[in-house]
Amino acid sequence: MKLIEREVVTALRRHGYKLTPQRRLVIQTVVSTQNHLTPIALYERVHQVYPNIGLVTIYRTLEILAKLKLICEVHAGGSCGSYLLKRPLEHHHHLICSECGAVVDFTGCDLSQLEQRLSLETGFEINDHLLEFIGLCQACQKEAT
Amino acid sequence: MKLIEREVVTALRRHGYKLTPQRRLVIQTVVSTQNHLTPIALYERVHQVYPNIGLVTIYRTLEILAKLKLICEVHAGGSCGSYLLKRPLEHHHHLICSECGAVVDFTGCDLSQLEQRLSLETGFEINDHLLEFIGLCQACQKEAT
DNA sequence: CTGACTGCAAATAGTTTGCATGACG
DNA sequence: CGTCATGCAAACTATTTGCAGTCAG
Repeated sequence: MKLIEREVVTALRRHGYKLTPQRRLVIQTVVSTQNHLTPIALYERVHQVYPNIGLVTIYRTLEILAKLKLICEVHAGGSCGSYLLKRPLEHHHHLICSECGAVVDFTGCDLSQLEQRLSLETGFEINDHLLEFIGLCQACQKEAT
Repeated sequence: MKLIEREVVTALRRHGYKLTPQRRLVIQTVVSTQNHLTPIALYERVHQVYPNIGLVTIYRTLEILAKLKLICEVHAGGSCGSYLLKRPLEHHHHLICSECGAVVDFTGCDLSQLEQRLSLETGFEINDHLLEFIGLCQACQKEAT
């Protein structure tokens, strides 16, 4: 079992959620996927391994994982809606390939200066932000030629 | 008629779209609203003035305005989906109040350095980005006390 | 054992499409 | 006047809810 998978499982247990085969499978799939998934896409994948699973269970599992901040949403590049993604547990942002949907996480952006300027200018008390870059990954650049 | 409204109307005509009373009303409403609106919320407002209008017309008008880049989407703070907003025509970003939905546009963020770093590190060809801040506006801060 | 979880079915919400009528330019 | 736009109804898609049976702890 991957390290991240174990972390997720532990977090679930710690919060008193039961670890069912269905949840285990959803977690495995999310953890082992590089790009973001819609609930439906996730359902289709899991369904191949465990045909009995209901789409509802996917939604409910995602809801829990989101509440525990173990996954996060993707918005940019038209992929809005409820696309989801595993997460390296610190605060981070996404770089998304508009062609294949691959997602690269990055940290180390420093928005605090901008945040402070905006705060001063507008009087807002800023709590959070959303930053995503959209482009073409190396593989898709090559294919485009 | 507001300056922005005139600009929008002109852009519509320039692209060969007809200016119907319904479209005029949608535009007026979008232009005169400070915060972002769902298609449904927009429908309800317009409907009060012009009860005959169909929700479909709202969707189709928004589609056109979006294609002409006269409006843009809001994502952050759970307001995702298709919330929309008038736009000061240059490239800009949003600062959104999570309480009342007010939106402040800002420009002058410089992400090019970060963009370049990411480009080098990942090999991505970066085309666009999405940046939004979420917080409390001054009015809502006072109310919270 | 027992409360939480699942899966089905049905309800709800949001958005899109087809088509006859009507109106802008 | 012709063509594009409107509005209704219906089709679709995405998501949520209610409920009885089942299972992890």
